[in-house]
Amino acid sequence: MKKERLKGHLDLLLLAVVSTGAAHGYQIARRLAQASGGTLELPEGTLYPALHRLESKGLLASSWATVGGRRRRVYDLTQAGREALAQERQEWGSFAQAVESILDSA
Amino acid sequence: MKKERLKGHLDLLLLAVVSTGAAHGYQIARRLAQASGGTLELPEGTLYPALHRLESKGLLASSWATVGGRRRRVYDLTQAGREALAQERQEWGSFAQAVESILDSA
DNA sequence: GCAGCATGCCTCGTAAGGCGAGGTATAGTA
DNA sequence: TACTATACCTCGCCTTACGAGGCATGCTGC
Repeated sequence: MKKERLKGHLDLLLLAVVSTGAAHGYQIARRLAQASGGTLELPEGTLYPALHRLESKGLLASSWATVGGRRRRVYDLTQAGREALAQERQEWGSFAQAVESILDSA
Repeated sequence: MKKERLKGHLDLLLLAVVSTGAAHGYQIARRLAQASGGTLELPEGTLYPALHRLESKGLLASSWATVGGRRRRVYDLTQAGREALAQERQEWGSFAQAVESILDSA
């Protein structure tokens, strides 16, 4: 999979995954990999900065938890995050449709 | 439309459009806008560098033509370009499917 | 004639963002 | 003791889309 494919779509993906329930970083990565059948396996150098970005934009909120001696940062959607997700979903829809129509006409 | 959405998918789009027949830059942009129903209107600062990139990668070949006093650079797919297009198509397919399955599960 | 617009091409600099590499720490298992 | 999985982080590189700017031709309307 070409690397840059994700660019611009990562926020949508992360928001969507977290919308199924609060989760910490590792867990988000696993959900993503699992739900995509292994296609979307994102490296940590991608995941964590993206999560921080979303939090600083106010779309995610985090809190620390310690489970079995390991600390985790648990993320959840904010209201703004839910709205952003809806927006992103819509934009993905029209983008994907546009690409498909190019491919169909070719 | 968020800007970065295109990132990583532009090559696919350009290759696909040119695969319907040799075309010059402006024409490619118009075909793209038309076939996508106006969703994909790319600025020249995006288009021309991308075309040059594809040519330097050997996926497109260009030649100059003069029509009605205006010069045009006409692009066509190379064999490598056709192969790259097939590859890109496939990758788009699995990417789009992966995204859809995330969205479905959310 | 001249303004304005569509056609048609180009380049430069900027900014964003994904990722590889590297670092840290805990817990369980062989 | 060593390796693996869990779990987090940051730094710097690199690619790439795009805005702004520039140049030239031909047609239409005033």
